[in-house]
Amino acid sequence: MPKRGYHHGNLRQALVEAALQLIEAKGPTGFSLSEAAKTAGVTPAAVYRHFEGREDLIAEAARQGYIMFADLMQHAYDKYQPSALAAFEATGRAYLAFARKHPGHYIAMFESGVSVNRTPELADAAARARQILERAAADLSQHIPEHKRPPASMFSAHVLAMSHGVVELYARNSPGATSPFPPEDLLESGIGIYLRGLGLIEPDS
Amino acid sequence: MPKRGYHHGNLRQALVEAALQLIEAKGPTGFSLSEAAKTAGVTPAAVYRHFEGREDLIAEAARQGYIMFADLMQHAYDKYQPSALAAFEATGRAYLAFARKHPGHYIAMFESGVSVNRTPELADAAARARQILERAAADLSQHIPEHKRPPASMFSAHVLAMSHGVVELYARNSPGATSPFPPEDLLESGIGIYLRGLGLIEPDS
DNA sequence: TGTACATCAGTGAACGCGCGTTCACTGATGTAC
DNA sequence: TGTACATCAGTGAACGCGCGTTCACTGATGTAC
Repeated sequence: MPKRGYHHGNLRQALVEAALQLIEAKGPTGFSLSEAAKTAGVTPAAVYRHFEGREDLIAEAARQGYIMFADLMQHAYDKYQPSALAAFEATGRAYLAFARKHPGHYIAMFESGVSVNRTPELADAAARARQILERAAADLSQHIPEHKRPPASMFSAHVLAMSHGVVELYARNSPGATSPFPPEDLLESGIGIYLRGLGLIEPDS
Repeated sequence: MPKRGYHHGNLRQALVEAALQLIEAKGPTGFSLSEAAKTAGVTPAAVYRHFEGREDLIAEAARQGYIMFADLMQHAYDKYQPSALAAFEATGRAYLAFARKHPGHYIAMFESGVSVNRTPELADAAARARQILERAAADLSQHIPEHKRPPASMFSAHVLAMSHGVVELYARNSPGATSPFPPEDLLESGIGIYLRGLGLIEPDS
């Protein structure tokens, strides 16, 4: 497959990567279709051969992000089987790890303002990611003292919320808030305390 | 004080309110200085009599938001004294309540991309809000089984993170994620489980 | 009470800019014969 | 193997737009006398 010339060869993916790079460098607001085209070494008009427009390009970047994210969580989940607890904790940690490793994708997914329902492909990818976390939560649910266990989707949402909050407030410098603790420690301890509250960890100390 | 005429009378505040209204309606990206001026019934150039520019205007909106936010938390804190537990829970709930009641301010504060350190006044207002939550956490800290209590700033951060995460993922429709539960319930139960993990609530069931 | 004048909030025209998007085109690629 | 041709990815010029920002100005306000 030719790399360069009049025909680019793989422009679609090159545009996605240019977009990710720009989003990471300048925030979701700073990203423009024209600049992405320039970065990919191509005229702005060429973008329209591959995408419907600016939003569609961001949506594709987000979609690829969700796929990577889901893979990462799936991998973490598999790795720590058969311990439902360890697997659940690992999928939570994967959230922060993903935000750190792939900030461009993360921003496209969660901060760009593009709705997860913009395209069916994007919605599917996002749903798959969510399902993995929910499965881990369902596994764990079995181990909760029988009577009065909360629905699995509920504490999956709790952990997701805390993970997201830690990332937004302390791992990304967006609001300029100084982190009192390393985000990884903060999330680890927060989830630990939460799981203790569920009766899943012994009050060890 | 005259309301209308060649001289506006209270343009500065009118611009802040126009900005808030636009930010709420169109997102942080959709807001423009020119449109805020138009909304306030004034030429774009007039804005420069009162603000250094677009960012400065958003910063002032955010500052007013932090002041209201701090007042709201302070009020909640005072109301539930002397119960450290109730006061702490109330300040946490205040976060979600604020996001609901004042979405424009909330966006200016947390989603606009304006750094909290942009102006000293903004930094002060944000610091005051943070301190109130941290004081509530410190009060509560006294009640934690003596040996091995985590630092107060740590579980203040945990609660803040979960509150923020719930708001971002489930209370605002930004990512288009459908909420499995009413955000208020989700936050309430999440914080409840967390506090149980700290040994502050009896395993009642 | 009336007049002259300083202040300064808001005007309106103008600027250069990058944006997203369109269009008729061009020329590289790959296939049919 | 060589030639004709269809395909279609990318060009480049052009568009209208709203943006943030500047500038010399105008006219309402409020104060000094």
